[in-house]
Amino acid sequence: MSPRRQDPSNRVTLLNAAARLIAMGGPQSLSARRLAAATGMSTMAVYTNFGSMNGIVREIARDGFKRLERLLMLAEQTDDPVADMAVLGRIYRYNAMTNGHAFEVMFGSSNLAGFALTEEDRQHGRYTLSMVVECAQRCVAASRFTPDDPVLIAHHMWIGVHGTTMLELGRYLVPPYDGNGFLEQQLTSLMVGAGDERARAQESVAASLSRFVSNFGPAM
Amino acid sequence: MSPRRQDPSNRVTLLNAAARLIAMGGPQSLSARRLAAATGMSTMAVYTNFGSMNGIVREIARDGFKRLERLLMLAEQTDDPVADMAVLGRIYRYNAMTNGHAFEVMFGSSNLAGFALTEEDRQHGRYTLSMVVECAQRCVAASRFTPDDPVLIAHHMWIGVHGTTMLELGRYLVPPYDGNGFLEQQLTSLMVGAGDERARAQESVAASLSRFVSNFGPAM
DNA sequence: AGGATGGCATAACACCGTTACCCCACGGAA
DNA sequence: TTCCGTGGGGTAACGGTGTTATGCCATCCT
Repeated sequence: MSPRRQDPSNRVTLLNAAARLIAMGGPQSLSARRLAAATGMSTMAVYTNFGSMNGIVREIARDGFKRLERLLMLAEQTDDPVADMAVLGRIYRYNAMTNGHAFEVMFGSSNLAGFALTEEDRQHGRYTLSMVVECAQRCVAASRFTPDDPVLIAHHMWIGVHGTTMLELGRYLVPPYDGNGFLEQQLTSLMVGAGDERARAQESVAASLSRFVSNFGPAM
Repeated sequence: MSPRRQDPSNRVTLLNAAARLIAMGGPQSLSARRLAAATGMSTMAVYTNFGSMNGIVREIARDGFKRLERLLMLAEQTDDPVADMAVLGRIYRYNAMTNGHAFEVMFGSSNLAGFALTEEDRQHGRYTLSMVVECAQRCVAASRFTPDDPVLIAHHMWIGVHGTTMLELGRYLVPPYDGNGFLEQQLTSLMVGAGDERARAQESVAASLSRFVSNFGPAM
């Protein structure tokens, strides 16, 4: 069944096809012509719906941020804010692993070749961080973290977890190191670096693992 | 003066032109034809000298790693290994800022569009980390860091500094946050996260700043 | 029922990386 | 000194890319 002309669902069809192409062969394999071939439309459909190839890529990135936000919102707020923070970190990695194609577009592309994010996209990325900021605030309020700008703390948390994730995705972690074990160490280091006592940090990180597993299933 | 045929310096000429192109308009603007136009040669020169466009890009990445290694080796080993570690972090960022084009090629491209690093290149990146591993070892030996696998500690350090640098390079740090201030906080957090006492960490990080400035001039 | 709108197909343009082919500037042999 | 073989690099083409001017026609409104 060939797509009908002037069908508003063409937009969704293109987006799905783009996601599938990226998932199959990496961002490299996303092209206007392949998109056209996969959907039975012409390359023009991309331009009327998204303005440019960059446009459809940015749309995928936006969807990726939305999905991440939705997942982060599933984290409950308990009376152990440090464990809450650790859960946020685990969700971040979970999203990257199960949504790899969007993740590559969101962060693999910022500077380089072809796809460029606008300042607005970057703002959106920062906005997603607000949940982490709020959690950092609670960690400080509970006297677990050293009093400091919550935004700054959130950035440190994000860098640590994002870096770990990118290292794993980029296959820089070779045996005997693996993403799972590395994340545990990283989370503890981050909490201690932010001011938590090491023993309590380890306890909270461990608690966050069982909380995460019960909500998202066993780790990857 | 047009380049002579069969001149071994053509290789260097191409490398320089490539670096200039990337520095001017980003990795995006590096193309075989522009390279040919800039050097007065034809696109074939790229293929006889480097095999492919990927080849010349990997050469630039290799040079980048070499340069980083050379800079890291300038860091002295004192009886304050934590300060030594902080100096390594500062040098890492210094290299990224003053050698941006190579840095983008080294890390901005791993997954995406066009330029791909081989497993060998990644190994080279890991090798560069050996200096950090050695320093981590000394930090543990001096009882400043919690006893742990030095390679693991080094990865944590690298992630923290690299993440900070990428955040800055990607213009994710908007006022009132800036790369300079952020790095100070990050370095302290990293040392504390690795096991150092906060007061001593702050002292060492502060000491590392003056050491760095006296060797590399005032910060950027 | 007829006219205006605008989404999409067609086909072209300029660019990209890559390669088959060929020339000819060079180094070594006679 | 002359000749030859080698191979680096120029020419031009191939198949790909993003993008766009043009025009058709399905849809919606009057």
